[in-house]
Amino acid sequence: MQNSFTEENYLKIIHALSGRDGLEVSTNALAESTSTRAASVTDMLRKLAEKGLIHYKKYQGVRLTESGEKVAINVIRKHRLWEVFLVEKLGFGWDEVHDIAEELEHIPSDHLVERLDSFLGHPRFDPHGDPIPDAKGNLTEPDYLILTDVEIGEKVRMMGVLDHAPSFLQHLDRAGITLGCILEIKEINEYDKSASVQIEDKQTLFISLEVSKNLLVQRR
Amino acid sequence: MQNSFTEENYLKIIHALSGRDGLEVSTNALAESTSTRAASVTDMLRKLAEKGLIHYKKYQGVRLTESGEKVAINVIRKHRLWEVFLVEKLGFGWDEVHDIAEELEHIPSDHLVERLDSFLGHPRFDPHGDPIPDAKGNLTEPDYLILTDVEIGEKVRMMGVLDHAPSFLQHLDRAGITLGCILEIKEINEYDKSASVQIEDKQTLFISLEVSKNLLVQRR
DNA sequence: AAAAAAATTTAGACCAACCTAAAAATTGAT
DNA sequence: ATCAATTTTTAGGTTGGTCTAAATTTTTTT
Ligand SMILES: [Mn+2]
Ligand SMILES: [Mn+2]
Ligand SMILES: [Mn+2]
Ligand SMILES: [Mn+2]
Repeated sequence: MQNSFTEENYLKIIHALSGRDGLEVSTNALAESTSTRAASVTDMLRKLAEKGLIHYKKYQGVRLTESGEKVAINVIRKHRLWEVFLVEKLGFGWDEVHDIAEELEHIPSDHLVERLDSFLGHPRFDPHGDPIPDAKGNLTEPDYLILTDVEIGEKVRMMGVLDHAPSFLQHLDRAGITLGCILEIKEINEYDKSASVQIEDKQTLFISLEVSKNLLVQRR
Repeated sequence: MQNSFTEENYLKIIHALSGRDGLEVSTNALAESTSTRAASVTDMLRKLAEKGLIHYKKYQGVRLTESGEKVAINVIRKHRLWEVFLVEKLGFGWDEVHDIAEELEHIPSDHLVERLDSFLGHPRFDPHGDPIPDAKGNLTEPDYLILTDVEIGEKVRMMGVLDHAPSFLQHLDRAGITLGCILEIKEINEYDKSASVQIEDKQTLFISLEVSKNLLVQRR
């Protein structure tokens, strides 16, 4: 029995919401993320439980089973590989690829995914810095810092984003903040908690707290 | 209002069945091609007519409108471009790509198609020799001959296939008949109407009538 | 021109994925 | 511990795309 487009999306979202410790996900949270109503989510949860893809007890929230986890991670693998393709091969900006990948991730051919992966040179990360699961379904989240946790004077490398919204990514483009670039925190401005950040040893600019909260970085 | 996956498939199939002169297509023919029942086809035709995509009068068969033709040709463009991608970039065989392209053809981004087209170098033909419509929707079917219409002694170039079934394409692979290769009809065998054909000035082999009927070629 | 055969449409139903409104269970506050 | 607020589920309905069976129209044969 094949999983539908919609089922795959639910599984992917349950995976995202349950975080790295596989916490229980609530019906309302799913309704929010899927842009549907709680009643519709309940219907779908019954079906996914029926198929053995989630652990579900009424009123108790939901977790992925082994097999649900496998499906979810495979969808994530496809999503991120296609994003790499769109950026690296077709020249899209990192702010343009999410919605297209949201469709491509449901194309159902293992053969296709493996060939795409090798065509792309087995990339480890997608254009937003998110790790790409391997063919066996291993997904290791690197533990990056959030820019707000970095001390004044430290130099860090920009490794990823928490917010994937086009408007956020475009804002980073305008600021010259790209994946891999070096950032140095010069000071934290008392007034609005913004950070003065020097980018690639060149210009220094104000980064709002809102932005800092969404930047993943690594000490070096 | 967007067209669904299913609607696009109907339009594409109506296009294919109505041929180059835009003949009327019957309900039963569509049921056959869509692997559904005539009753289901009738339902869908009412909907497509509602949306202005087809000309449909009860019991009278169906033709595409201008706007239906545009949609159909765009789906065909996407199908064939993705097939080129799968063969040229991912290394699939020409016998493996149809089903995957059948899914990819419904990914709805004009931006994506145009970038894919230029990534592929604006190919004119797909891996089966079928012409790829341009971005404006112009589709010109080259007028090839069928191998059965070629006289003994003539040399022709192999330009395409009528049957796209994997088993047929694999049979051609085993025979060494590839797109662009030169074929010379040595004789027609009385017994089974098979043709003795010399391939690329090398080995000569028997080509059954069944196969000959499905090979498109060009005089040279 | 009638009857028979074939093609097509209508009627009535099903399933997936959604909805609203109402009922039930859980959580949290006093 | 009770009551109120919140969350979740159930009940009943809609839409898209499909089905079977029956009715209707068209085509073919006699
Ligand atoms: Mn994405
Ligand atoms: Mn991404
Ligand atoms: Mn298709
Ligand atoms: Mn093709």
